[in-house]
Amino acid sequence: MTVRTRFAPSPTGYLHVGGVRTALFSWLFARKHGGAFVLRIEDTDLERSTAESVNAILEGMTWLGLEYDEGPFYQTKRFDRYAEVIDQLLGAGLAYRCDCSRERLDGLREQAMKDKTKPRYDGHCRSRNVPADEPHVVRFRNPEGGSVVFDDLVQGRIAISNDELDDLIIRRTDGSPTYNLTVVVDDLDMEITHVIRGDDHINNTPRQINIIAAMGKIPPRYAHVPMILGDDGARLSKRHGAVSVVEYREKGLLPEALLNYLVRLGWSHGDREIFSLDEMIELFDIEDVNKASSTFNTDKLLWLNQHYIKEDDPKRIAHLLSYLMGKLDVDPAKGPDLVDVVKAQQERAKTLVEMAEISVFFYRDFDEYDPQAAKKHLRPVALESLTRMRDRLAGLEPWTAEALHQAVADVAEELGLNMGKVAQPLRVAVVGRAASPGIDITLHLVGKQACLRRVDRAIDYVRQRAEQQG
RNA sequence: GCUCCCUUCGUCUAGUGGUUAGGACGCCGGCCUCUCACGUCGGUAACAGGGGUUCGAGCCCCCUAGGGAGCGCCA
Repeated sequence: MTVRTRFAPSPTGYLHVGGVRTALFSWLFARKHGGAFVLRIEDTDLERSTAESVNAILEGMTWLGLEYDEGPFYQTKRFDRYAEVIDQLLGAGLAYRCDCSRERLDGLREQAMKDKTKPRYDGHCRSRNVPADEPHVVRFRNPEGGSVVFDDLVQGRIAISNDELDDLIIRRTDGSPTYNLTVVVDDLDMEITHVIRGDDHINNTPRQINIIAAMGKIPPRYAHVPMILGDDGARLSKRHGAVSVVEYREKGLLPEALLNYLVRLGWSHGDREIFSLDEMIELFDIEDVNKASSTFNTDKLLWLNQHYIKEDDPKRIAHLLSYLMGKLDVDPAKGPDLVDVVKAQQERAKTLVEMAEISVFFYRDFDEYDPQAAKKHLRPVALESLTRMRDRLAGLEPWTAEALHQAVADVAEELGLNMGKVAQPLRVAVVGRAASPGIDITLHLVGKQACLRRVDRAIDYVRQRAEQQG
C-alpha cells in the first residue's frame, strides 16, 4: 500500500507556523515513503472561509516548497458526495433526523454543566422519526456501550468509551455537511493512509472512527502531533494570535530556515541541528515525534536563518535582497554589485531585512550619524587622521581593497596610531555608524567619489563640533 | 465541571534501570580583531512534587500539582 498523507487547512485565517509544521510532517512522511501528499481546503464554513485565506495558504506552501501531488481539493465542490453518504447513513438507520431547538440544546448543556457532567445530546430524536419535509438536522447514531480504541503513531494507544460520545450533527438545517462527516468521507475517498494533524483533533478521532465503521470502511492510521505554543506561552492556533508564514517571508526569513526550525520542534535526530530538506526526508519518522507541546523560540529561528544566509549562494541572496532594497528606495543597479555587497554582509545579518537595512549606505548617503558613533569617533582628535586619509584617498589609484587597506595602515603608522584609531573615525564618516564590513571592503564598495564626499562631510562635522566646544 | 493528552536547563531536545544527566539557542567570560559579525575556547543552567517497585530510578507503577485540548447546526 502506498502512503498517502494530506494537509487539510480551513481557509478562515492565514497559514500559521503550527499548520506549517503539520504540513511539513505530512509532506516529509509522504516523501520518505515515496507516497503522495494531498492538499485539501476545508472550506465548508461558508461564513468564515475567504478567498484571501486560500491564497495565503497556497502562497505559503509554494514559498516553503511543500509541493503537493494532488489538489488542492475544495470541500465546497464535493457537497453532492457528502449528501450521498449522509442519505445512505439515513437510509440504513445509522443516522436520524432531529428537530430539537437550539434553546432545548442550550438547556441541555447548561443542565449538564450544573450536574458536573460532560454536555451530551440526550438522543431525544433518536426514534422520533422527524419528517423530512420539516426543518431538521441529521445526527449520526453513535454506538452505545463499548469503546473506541486506536493506536496513534505519536500518542500511542488511546481508548475512549462510547458513553463519552453523543450523536453528533452531520448535516445542518441548511443542508450543509459538518466537519466530522466531510473529513471522514474525504480521507476515505482520497485514500489517505496516514492522517497527520494537530492533537486538538484527538477527541474527534473516536467519533470519526465510528462514522467510518458505520460506512463499513477501515480507518486510516492516525498521528496526532502536539501543538506549538507562542513565545509568550499562549498557544498558537487558528483561534488565537499566531504569526502568518507570509510575515516571516516579509521579515526576510529563508524558507529552509523556517522548515529546519519547525522540524526540530518536537522531533530530533541525536544532537543534530542542521537538516537539509533531503536529510529531513531521509531521517524523519513520524514515530519519533514527541508527545509534548513545544514553545516557539524566535531567537533560535533567527540563529538558523543567519546560518542559512551565511551558507547560501550569494547570488541567490542578492536576488532576494534586491526586492527588499527596492522597498527602502534603493536601486541596487546604481552602485556596487549587490552580490559583492552580500558577500561583505553575509555573516552580519540575521534576516534579509536586516541585511538590506545595513547595506543602504553602499548606495546612498546617510542622513545622520548614529549619535553614539559620532560622539565616540568623530572627535577633534580624529581630525588629523581624517584629513590625512582624505588626501590619501583622493590620490589613490587603483581603488582596490588591497590598496585601501594599505592606505589606512600607512596613515596609522605615520601617526603612530593603531589601525582602529584611524579606521573607526573613517568608518563612521563613510558608513554613518560604527559597524560595517572590513574598512577596506567597505571603502572599496562605497566607491571613491562617495568616500571623498562623506569624509569631507565628516571633517566639516568635526570642525563644527570643535568650534562649538570652544 | 466532565473526558482525553502532556511534564529533563529560560527555550528546543538527547536519554529507553547503573551517565560527572549530553547537545543546541540564549546569556556570561576568554581568544581572534580596524568596528560589527563570523569563528573558536570555556562557563551558567534541568529530571514538577510525593509515594512505591528494585541492589540501583530521569527512565517502570500510583497519587498530587501544573499545562494543553475537546465537550458547537467551527474546522
